[in-house]
Amino acid sequence: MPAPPDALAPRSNRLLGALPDEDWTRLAGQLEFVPLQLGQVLYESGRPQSHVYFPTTAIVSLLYVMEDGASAEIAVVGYEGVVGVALFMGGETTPSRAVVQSAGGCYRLRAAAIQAEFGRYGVGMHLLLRYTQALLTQMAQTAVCNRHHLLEQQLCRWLLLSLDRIGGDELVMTQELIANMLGVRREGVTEAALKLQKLGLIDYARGHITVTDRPGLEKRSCECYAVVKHE
Amino acid sequence: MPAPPDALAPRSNRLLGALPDEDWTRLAGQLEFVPLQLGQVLYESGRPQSHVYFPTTAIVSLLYVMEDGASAEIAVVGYEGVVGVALFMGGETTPSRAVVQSAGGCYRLRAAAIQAEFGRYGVGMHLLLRYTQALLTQMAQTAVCNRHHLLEQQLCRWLLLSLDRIGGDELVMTQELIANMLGVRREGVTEAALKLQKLGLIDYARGHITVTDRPGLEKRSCECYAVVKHE
DNA sequence: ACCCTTGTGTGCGCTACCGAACACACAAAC
DNA sequence: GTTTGTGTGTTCGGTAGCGCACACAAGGGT
Repeated sequence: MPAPPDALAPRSNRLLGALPDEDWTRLAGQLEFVPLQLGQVLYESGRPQSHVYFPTTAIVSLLYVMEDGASAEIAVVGYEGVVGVALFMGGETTPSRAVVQSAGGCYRLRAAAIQAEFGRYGVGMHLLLRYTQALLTQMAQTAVCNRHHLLEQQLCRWLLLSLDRIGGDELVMTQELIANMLGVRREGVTEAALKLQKLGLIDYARGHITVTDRPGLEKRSCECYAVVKHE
Repeated sequence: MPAPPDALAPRSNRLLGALPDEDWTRLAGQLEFVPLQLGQVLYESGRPQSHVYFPTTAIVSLLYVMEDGASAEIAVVGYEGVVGVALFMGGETTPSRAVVQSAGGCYRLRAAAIQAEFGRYGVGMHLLLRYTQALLTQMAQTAVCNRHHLLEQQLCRWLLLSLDRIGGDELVMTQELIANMLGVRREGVTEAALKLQKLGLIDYARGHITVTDRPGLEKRSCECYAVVKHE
């Protein structure tokens, strides 16, 4: 296990951290620290994107929002990745909205800068591409999980994914928000959370969820979590 | 609208077709024509991939298969794209299986060849990246569609997506197979198909589906189709 | 002509989830 | 202390889709 992320250390982000010193020094000066707040929207769907974001302690959800307002999370990005792959992949826009799911630190880079770095065709580019591939995998997993798994299992998976991207075992997150992410009713989340609490796996109160039995949670989760974690 | 695809013309594939002559002549000799048959598996999930495939008249489904055998389609690739993006994105494997959904022509390229082309950092690379971005969008759409839309709407969308990749209005496809792709029960497809037939939108018999009212089908489909088509 | 496989229609009970409405409890604000 | 909002628990009817079982019909092969 690598060191836990530190909000202010840009290289806590795994992608930035994996850069060779040479590339890193070139980029370091252009990075801008931005503290992200819960609920903040980094990108609106269909709008041009001005920066890419490298989270350190923050967690960002990629939500797909439909015309009628219904939404679903298609991927989660934490310190292991970057938000805004479309910028270097060549698309002008993405159809998804990027929302901060957990407040924390983050470094951003202007579109021109990331494109320049990408255009060097060096280690940075390959890191970004590999991450994009991982993102593809995560999205595939999400799609199939939406289709086949029970709400309770998805909740387990979601909690675990969030936990992995935080140092600690407490999430600041209401059931309402979770429901939004998962694309289900809030009542459904309440029901599932109650069950998990009765089983002694989690503990929560008014927007604070504490995981008390991580292995137990992993057991109740669907296979999706194990697969994503492996990667 | 561009010319309809021709099985034996490699440049019927939009990606190959968009290459500048210079790049094209370099690749042309390395392309190998392979006729694809219904149900043929190009990649098994988790296995190393030896080629990338550029369909001309064939259609390939990317299926995610779970441990218990349940599956769901996460994307469809026809003459507009390429199967096997992981090869140049830097992943060794994909967690999905690639299955031929509609028999037809296809050109393939060895892993080393596509990687070499990609490594030239030229137009070819950028085309592949842009396509990968489009694939991301398609997968996001699929995920959210799985979550929120009715089986009937998904069936409409699926038929339309398939139709777009074929010249003509008839699909050779059993309800059983469709159910597999959509990750639902066969009976559910039967029910939805019956309804569409009663509405006079489609006509089918033993593995042959004919779309008789395309605009009507588009109307009954979910917004997902319109979005993907736009791209 | 015959099987026999393959594709399609149908019925039935069941479960997960939805939609909506409402009760309650805790916390911060007045 | 009271108010107001926000987060959570509960109920109830409705429905989409599941799992299973079976009936039926259209070919294809021998």
